[in-house]
This record gives sequence, C-alpha cells and structure tokens, in this order.
Amino acid sequence: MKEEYNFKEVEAQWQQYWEEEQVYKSEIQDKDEYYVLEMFPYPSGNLHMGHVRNYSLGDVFARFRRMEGYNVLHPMGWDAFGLPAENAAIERDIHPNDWTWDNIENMKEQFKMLGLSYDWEREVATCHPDYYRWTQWLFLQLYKEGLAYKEKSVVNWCPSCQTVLANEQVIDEECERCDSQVIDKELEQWFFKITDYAEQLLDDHHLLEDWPQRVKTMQKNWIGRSEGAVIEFAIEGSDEALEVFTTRPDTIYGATYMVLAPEHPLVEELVTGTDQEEEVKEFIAQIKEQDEEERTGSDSEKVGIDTGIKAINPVTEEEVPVMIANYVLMDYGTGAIMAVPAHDERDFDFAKKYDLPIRVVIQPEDEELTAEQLEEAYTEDGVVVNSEILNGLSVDEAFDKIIAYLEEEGLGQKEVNYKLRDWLISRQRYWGTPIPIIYCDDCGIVEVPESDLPVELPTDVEFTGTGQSPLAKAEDFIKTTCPECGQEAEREVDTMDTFVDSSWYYLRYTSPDFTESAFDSKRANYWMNVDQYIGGIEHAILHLLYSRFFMKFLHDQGYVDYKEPFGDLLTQGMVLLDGAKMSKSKGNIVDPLEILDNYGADVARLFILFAAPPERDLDWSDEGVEGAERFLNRVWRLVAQNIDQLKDVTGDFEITTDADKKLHRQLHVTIKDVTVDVGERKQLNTAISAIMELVNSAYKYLNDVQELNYQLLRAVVEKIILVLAPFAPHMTEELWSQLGFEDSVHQQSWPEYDEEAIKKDEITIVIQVNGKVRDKVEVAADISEDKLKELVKKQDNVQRYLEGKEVVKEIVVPQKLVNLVVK
RNA sequence: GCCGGGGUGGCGGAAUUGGCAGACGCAUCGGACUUAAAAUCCGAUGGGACUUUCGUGCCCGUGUCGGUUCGAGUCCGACCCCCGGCACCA
Repeated sequence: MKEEYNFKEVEAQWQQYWEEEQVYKSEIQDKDEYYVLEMFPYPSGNLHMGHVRNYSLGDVFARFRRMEGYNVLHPMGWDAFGLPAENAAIERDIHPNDWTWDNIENMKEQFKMLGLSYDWEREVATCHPDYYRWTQWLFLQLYKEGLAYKEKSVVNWCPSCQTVLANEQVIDEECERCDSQVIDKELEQWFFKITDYAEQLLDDHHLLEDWPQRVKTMQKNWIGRSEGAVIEFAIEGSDEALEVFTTRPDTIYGATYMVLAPEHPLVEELVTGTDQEEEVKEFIAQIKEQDEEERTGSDSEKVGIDTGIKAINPVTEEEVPVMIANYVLMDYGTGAIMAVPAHDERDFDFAKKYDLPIRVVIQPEDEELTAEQLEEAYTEDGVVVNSEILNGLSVDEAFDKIIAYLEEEGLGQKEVNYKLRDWLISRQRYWGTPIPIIYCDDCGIVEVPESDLPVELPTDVEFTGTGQSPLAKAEDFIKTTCPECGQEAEREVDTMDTFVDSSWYYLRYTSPDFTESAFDSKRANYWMNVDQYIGGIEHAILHLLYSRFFMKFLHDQGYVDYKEPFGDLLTQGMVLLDGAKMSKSKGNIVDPLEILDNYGADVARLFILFAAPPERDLDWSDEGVEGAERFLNRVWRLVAQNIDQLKDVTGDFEITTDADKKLHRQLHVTIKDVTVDVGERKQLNTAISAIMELVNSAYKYLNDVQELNYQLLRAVVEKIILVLAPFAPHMTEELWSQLGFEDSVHQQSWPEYDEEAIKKDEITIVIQVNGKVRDKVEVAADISEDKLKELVKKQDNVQRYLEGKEVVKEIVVPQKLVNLVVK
C-alpha cells in the first residue's frame, strides 16, 4: 500500500464499481424507508459550488441512513424546461431540446465525479414527454375540479422575456430573472386556484415541526390571512351599495368617510353626470399613469379626491363623503374601505391632509384622547366609546358584538381575507409543458382527452428572437380537431410555468417507470413523504408553497396518503467568495471542476461540509481546502503506515493500559458525537471535527505508546473509516478494501457506541470559589458528595481563598463542579 | 415600520440541560527531519499586568447597559449594529 494517496485513480475506480454493482439501487423492501431529496437542478451545463454543497449535504444523509439500516431512496433528475434553452437557441442556433439534453449528459457526468449515491435508474427530466405527459394530466385533474381556470386579467408582463410572470416572480417591480421593469398587460391567462387551499396551507404548518421557522414565517406572510368583516354602505340617491372589508369592525362608529380604489368598478357609474365627473376622471387618469412603486410604495404620498358622493354609515346612519385615493388597492379586499382616521395610521394621514372629520371611538386606559389633540392614530387596545351599542366594551368584545349585530341586520358578515392570489401559470414561451387545451368555435374550451396525452412540443419550430413564442406560429401544432365535435379547432399555444413541473417531481421518483398515471399510489405511499429535503432558501415561498398545494390536491383526490410532501427541510446557505455571492458577471467564481481535478471529490466534499454549518453562508477558502486535503491524507497514512500490522490482527482487543482506555473511550465518544450530529442535529461541521479529534488521538497513541495494542488500533481504524464513509466515500472505500474487506464500506452497518465505554473512572472536578474557577481535582467518578466537599477544601489554591473566610454555602454539581461561597 | 435570524480570538467556527469560553480547522510563530526546499512530525497561539514569586498563580474578556442566580455566551429587560423577508393589504 502506497503512502501517497492517488485520488484520481481511486475515485474513478470506485465510481465505476458502484455503478457496475448498483450499490445505490433502491426498491421497496420490508423495512423502514428514508427518502432523502435535494432540489433538482436546472441543467445549465455548469456545475457550480452551490450544487456541490447541496448535493454533498444530501449525500451524507443518504449514506448515513443507509448504514443505519434504512431502505433509502435518493434520486436525482432535471428541472429541464425554461428560458435559457430558448435563449441558447436564439443566440447560438441550437435547438432547445438538443441544448438541454447535452447539458443533462454533461452535468450527470460531473455529478458522478462527485461520488453522489443516486439511484440513477429513477432519473427524471421534466422536458421528457414521459414526464410532461403527466404534468398535463395533473393540469386536467385540476381543471376537472374547477381548480384550473382561464380569466382575463391584468398581468405582470416582462417586456424582455416576452412573457407573463407570477406575482411571486416579480421582485420590486422587476423581473426576477432579467431585472427588467415589469409592465401591466391585460391578457387571457390560465390560473390554478391555490387560494382554495390558503387556509390549509397555513394550518398545516403545524405538521412541519422540522422546518425552519423563517420559511414558515415567510409563507405565512405571503398567505397573509386577516380576519375581519365585509360591511355594506348604502349610497345616497342610488340603489347601489359599497362593500368594504375591514379588520376593525369594532371601530365602525368612527368611520367618518370612505375610500375607493381608482379602479373600483362603481366609480364610473356613480360619478357620471355629476359636477365632479371631469375632475374625478382626470384624477384617476393621473393615478393610472404612475408606476406601481410611486403609487403604492409605503412611503408614497397619499393623494385623493372627493367624489361628491355620499354614503351612509350603516350604524350611525350619518352621511359620509366617498373619496378616491391611491392608498386603496383594487386587488385586496373589496377595493373599498371605511376610513377610521382616529385608529388607522393611513386614514389619519389622509384625513389630516384633506381635513376630513376624525372621531375617537377607542380610549386607552391611562389617558383621554380627543380628536382635536390627536397627533397620530391610536391603534392599540382600549375601551370602546362614542359607539352606542358597543360603549364600554373591550376591542375584542366589540369586534364580536358588532359582527353579530351586522349579520342580524343584514348589513355585513364576518370574513377572512388573504393576500395570496391565484397562481398564474400561462407562459408565452416555447420550452415548457404545453397546456392540454383546445379551443373550438362551437364547444369553447375543451380539454385534451387523457388518452391523447402527451400533447407533444413540436420540434420543427422557428426561433426568431422577436419575442413571440415559436409555438404561436407553429401551424401544424395549432391546427387540430375538436375532441368533442370533430370540427377544426385550435390548440392553446401557451406553456406552463416551470414551477408546475417541479411541484410534483418528488412523487414521480417513487415510480418513474409507471405508465398508467403520474405515479403509482402504492409505491408513493411506501416512500413518501420526503424525510429530508435540502435546498436553497430562495425557494422558501414559490417552489415549496406550490409543492405543498399540489400534494394537498393529490391527497384530496385520493392519490396519496400524506398531506405534506416534505417532512424535514434543510435550507442550505450560499457559497461565497470573499464575502460576495459567486457570479459569472462579477468574475468571482471558483470552478468545482478545477477543485475536483486538483484535489478530488472527497476533499471538495469534506471542505464544503466542514467550513460552516449547513444553514449558514460559507466563504470559500483555498487554505481551507488544503486543510481538508491534509486531514484526508493523514487518515490515509494512519492506515498505510501501519497496514502490515493492522492486516495481521486476529481476535478481539483487550484493554490493559490507561492509554488503551483513553483511546477506546475517545472512540466511543466520537461515534456518539457523529451519530447525533448527523442523525439529529444535522451539524455536519462538528461531526467532521469529532472525527478529526479521533484521528488526532490515534496518532497520539501511536507516538506515545511503546507496546501498541494493534487489536484496539485496528478497531479504531475500522470505525474511523466507517464514520468517515458518508463524507469521503471514495477514500474510505479504498481503505476498507485495503484492510481486507470485500464488501463495499457503504453497505456496512453504522457503528454503535457504548455508553459504558464513554463513562470515566476518574473525572475532573472544577472547583470554584464565589463562582470563579480556582482549582481542579481528579477524583474517582463514584466519590461521595461529602468526601468531595472535604477534598476540594484541601486544594492549595482553594485554601488561599478560604483563609480567614467562612464557607456559607457549598454547591455540588455531580460529576462536574463544586462551588464554595465564602464570606 | 413589521416579522424572522444573527453579533464569540487574526479568520471559519465550537460550547447538547445555566456549570472549565474559544473544541476542530485555517493563518502565524518556534522546533525536529533535510545539503536545501516541499511534504511530514512536535509545540505555542484571546487580551493584559506582574519580573525576587513566569505560575497548577492574578485581572479582564462572548455587540452595549442593567437584572435574575452560588454561577450567565446561554435566562429576563432596555438599547445598538448586521443579514434576510414583507411593506399603504384596510
């Protein structure tokens, strides 16, 4: 055995072995399953450090659980539809299909070089007709249940990508992908009715105990549930009524005016023919010209206009003016509000500016508010005043009472509102899953029969780069016959948002060969849910919320038992260089292929797992990589330098000396630490440092001890190899075989630790005087408390502090510490 | 503004239940091996004062200020700073 480790040879050799022997193949067995999943990548063709981190993390968990005896499912695939393929087609004249499949082949090669333990027989690619056929099938299931619908609406349009974006894909009025300014456009679009699941998506967070709190919080904010009431305000001189949504019905007696959104549908009807008509229309036109940020940003100036119309406050029966203002949004609630300036900051600002009446209806306990003296809205709790039937009640009591009253009088009812909007899934792109819908002049919107799926993407299309989707011009694709009446009809030319593809892939992995449906319920119920899901925090809302929605829908349809797709979620931090996100445009990239070439996969994996805990951002460090290399070489030499003696060992070890005992104890401490760190705490950095300590101890033993106990040493070396195996799969495999074993190290059982071996006979007791450490003493672990108290007082350094003082209290923490309190 | 996470040596980071702060690694310094270098191995490394006592000794130290406690990086209160999310959502 050579003293120098040749990673190139060893890594290639074992990768080939794993593939040939199908070491990571998974099938249903009569034992506990464990599903480890990393978010599948877009096949850009370039492996980057984020991938290395994500997939190394997942691989450690998969290998660890396998050794623990679980039947592990660890699949990989490709989120293969999307815009970059089309751009490549335009820029480089390569068909998106060819470009994508070339990239997949490339990246798969690179993934294999990392030594990742995937069952490649389960590979899926969302752009393959065998996959998107079932994406289309899922669309049809949603359509049948009324959860997919088409509607004309104002949408976010990215002029550069020439497509519609979901609300979630718009960041600060800009396209999340290309940063172009997003504009409004009115189009007929397909939506998924995710709002039907708003309540469940929120409620079921309680099932997700192992999710990071911040992900749940982000989703909660996004769903934006608020409880309140819808209340009707009659309009003076009209049969129409205005409905408002409010979360503070308890303040209704303080509602001194109303505000409508400029787009409110009743505005036009109500002002037409009045004196204010022209003024109001001009104002609305002005507002519409403002961009979104200017108009609705939280620090935008509030502007409005009096319509001259009067409404009737349903409880006070007073006339109140109806205003139009930019601070009321049409797409939330009813697009109209009752304004309570005394108790709402926005209404207060607006009322001050336009000199509208203010009436205090909530009084705090400790001071007396008056409308004249009020300098800001009072939004806290208090006692209701000036409110007839509500007077004297608390805010909570008034809330319930007024709703009951309004419901009785037929003036309103309790209602829950959400910020969550339906999911717009239409994209005016070519490289995506075609929406399986046909338009017939007579029959209208007709679904493609399930037996006709997949609606295949035509390959013979033109990429002009003019922006219009190539599908919209593919005559052969568009022209079809109506499945219902047989006459000429046209296909839908939009494709689906790629988030639809990725909302169910985790189910497809459980039965990728299934031809009767999207997945085999029997197999899905065996493997699901995903026990450990790992990916970037950037998917906290979009992908994770959509996947949860799909899972719930499929659950409700009886296709799968679970309600939630992902049990435990680990959101890994970014890989940075000099504190900044690696990016091509900035030129601060560390190429994983270079690292693989110079150091090998085991070093790359070990460094990236050791440098920071999984959830935190990680700064790349060349020196750190060398440290990882140094450590692995140290492990290698530990075996190589002693291979002859280690190989010849027979029989079990016996512990005779103190040095033996110490090493043996360290061995069990390490096994325990690694087991807990990987299995429970998911802190792989500390798991690795525990292994490093054991290796250091083994070296110390070799250096310090004359009569080496090779039986013990062999046991230690074996265990080092086993616990290191999930992290450095290639080197450990080679070392395992060098020790004479014939089976793969990755098919061994995870070593067990013995609590008895961890116990010490002699323990160090820390002695404090008045809470400060003054001495330490070695004592037998089973020493009595009285003896210990006596002993600590005899220590030289302790005596110095006791001299001339009186011990007033003695605190003994068993096995750890004695604190003497003196005066 | 609201919500969430965080602030520990020169650096990345440990400290599991309130009980030795700084594990492990990097960097640096010293030593061994070598003709030399690399590699490797051994040792030192939070700050400070003390020099007739160089220590198994002393003082300070986990963003700031205060509190609880025999004892606080850890718990409580107030504040400062950094990162992320949301932001006129009635």
